[in-house]
Amino acid sequence: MAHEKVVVRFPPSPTGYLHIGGARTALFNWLFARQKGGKFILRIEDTDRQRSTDEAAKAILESMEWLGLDWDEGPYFQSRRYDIYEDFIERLISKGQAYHCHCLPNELEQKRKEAMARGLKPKYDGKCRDMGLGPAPGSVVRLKAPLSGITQFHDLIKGSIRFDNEELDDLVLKRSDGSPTYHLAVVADDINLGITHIIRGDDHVNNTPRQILIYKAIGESLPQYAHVPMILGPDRARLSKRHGAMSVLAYRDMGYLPHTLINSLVRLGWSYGDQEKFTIEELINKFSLKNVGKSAGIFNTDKMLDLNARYIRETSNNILAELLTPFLKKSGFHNLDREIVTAVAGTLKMRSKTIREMAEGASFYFQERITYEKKADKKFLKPEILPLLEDITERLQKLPVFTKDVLEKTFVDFLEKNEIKLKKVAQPLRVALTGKTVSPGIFEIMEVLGKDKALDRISNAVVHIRAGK
RNA sequence: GGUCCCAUCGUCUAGGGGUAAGGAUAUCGGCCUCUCACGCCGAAGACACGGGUUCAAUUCCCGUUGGGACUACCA
Repeated sequence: MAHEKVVVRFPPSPTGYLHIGGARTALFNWLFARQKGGKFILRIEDTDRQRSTDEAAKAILESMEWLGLDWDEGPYFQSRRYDIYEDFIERLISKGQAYHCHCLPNELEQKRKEAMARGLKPKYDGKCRDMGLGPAPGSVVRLKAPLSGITQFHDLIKGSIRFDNEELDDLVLKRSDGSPTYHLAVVADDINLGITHIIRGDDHVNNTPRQILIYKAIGESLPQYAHVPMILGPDRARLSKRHGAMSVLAYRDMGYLPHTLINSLVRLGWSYGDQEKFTIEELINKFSLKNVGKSAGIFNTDKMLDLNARYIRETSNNILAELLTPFLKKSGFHNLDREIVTAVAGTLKMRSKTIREMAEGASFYFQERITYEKKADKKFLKPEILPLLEDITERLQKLPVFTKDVLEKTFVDFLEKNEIKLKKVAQPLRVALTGKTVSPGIFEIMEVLGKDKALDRISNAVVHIRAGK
């Protein structure tokens, strides 16, 4: 007992993509398991055959993999474990803890409405509870729940929580089509898989006493519960599609690093003093349920953007090139030279908050023919800088090597001779080279572009200016 | 409606009977500068309200308000 091995699980239902709330729950479970040297099990809860899809299941696995949350067992699919539930239900029935119920859905719906109308609790009235009925077409199996008393448990995050059993009713365990309901399947599986700790969203707090009742009915000891506060949208409402991108994969596609998402998610609800950035190793060491807060939080990407920018800056150019390549391809740039992409990433990493942004900022490097932004053209490509452009062109042409340092020296001479500041030519040159007013430093750009391309672009600008636009 | 949970800057949070209530991000101002960023400096910004308990409450207790969740043959 004292040295019981920790076994936790993450049980998404494949009715949609993995959203950030689910991802955080998975992360907390994963961290807990890794820290305790325990087991992390992935279980797909697909007992709702109508709403579950294979694509969703695949997207969830892909999300988990992208985040680096590897599981030790599974994925188990509940739809393939019906014999376990069947057996479980039979045991409950034979123990007299569950019974067949012949009430019709519409009849129950009717009763519920009436009860609501009279201001009563809309719970099952227990009509079939003591009738000793057998199975029949269209019948269900219900738990014979206690009519009085209290059910309480100690939540690792929220402390002691108690419920009056009168609030609960005889919940359905087996549907009329023979499939298990959520509560039954969860408990049967958690027992079957030896789950010791259930870390889940606090939207399940109210489900907990129902599930505890099933544990008690079957005579099994309870796991430990830890209910993590929910993540809400900016309007403080439960997360949903209308809050925009909530899917883990969407963040990948927006150019976030998986580590950024992990770090942001863990800090939403959990804290470790004033520390904001954590490596995975640190998280595994430092995570604790004790430091998980009790109140719901709003998912705000401002802070995550900043974190992403920091992580990008810390990532090697090589890895950035690897991450950047798919985004460049999506922009239509193919036959990319790895060395160039690496250099490009190096010039952009200080000013990119996402990899997507980096790709956008990189496009001028790869375009055959750049186009000038209208305002940039008008403001900087003016006839009066023609002499300067011609002068610098001549100097650049003579250079045997085209590196940042050499370029810088060349410009120092050029500026001195002309008695001007870099400021005067930097912007026109930037526009000539990139078409834009915002870019990495002009020397780095020229080095990456190479002598031919750089000179080519400058001479194009000269022609463009002469043509009077 | 009933039940359960929650409440510190806009947001994420630290803290905790006596604090200048700390950090991060976002915002604004300044410096740096070839643009944009980065970096640095600075500003503004919070204990929901009302009662207790106490020499002293933002902190403990109760209530109010507000928010969230659950209340299915969904998970």
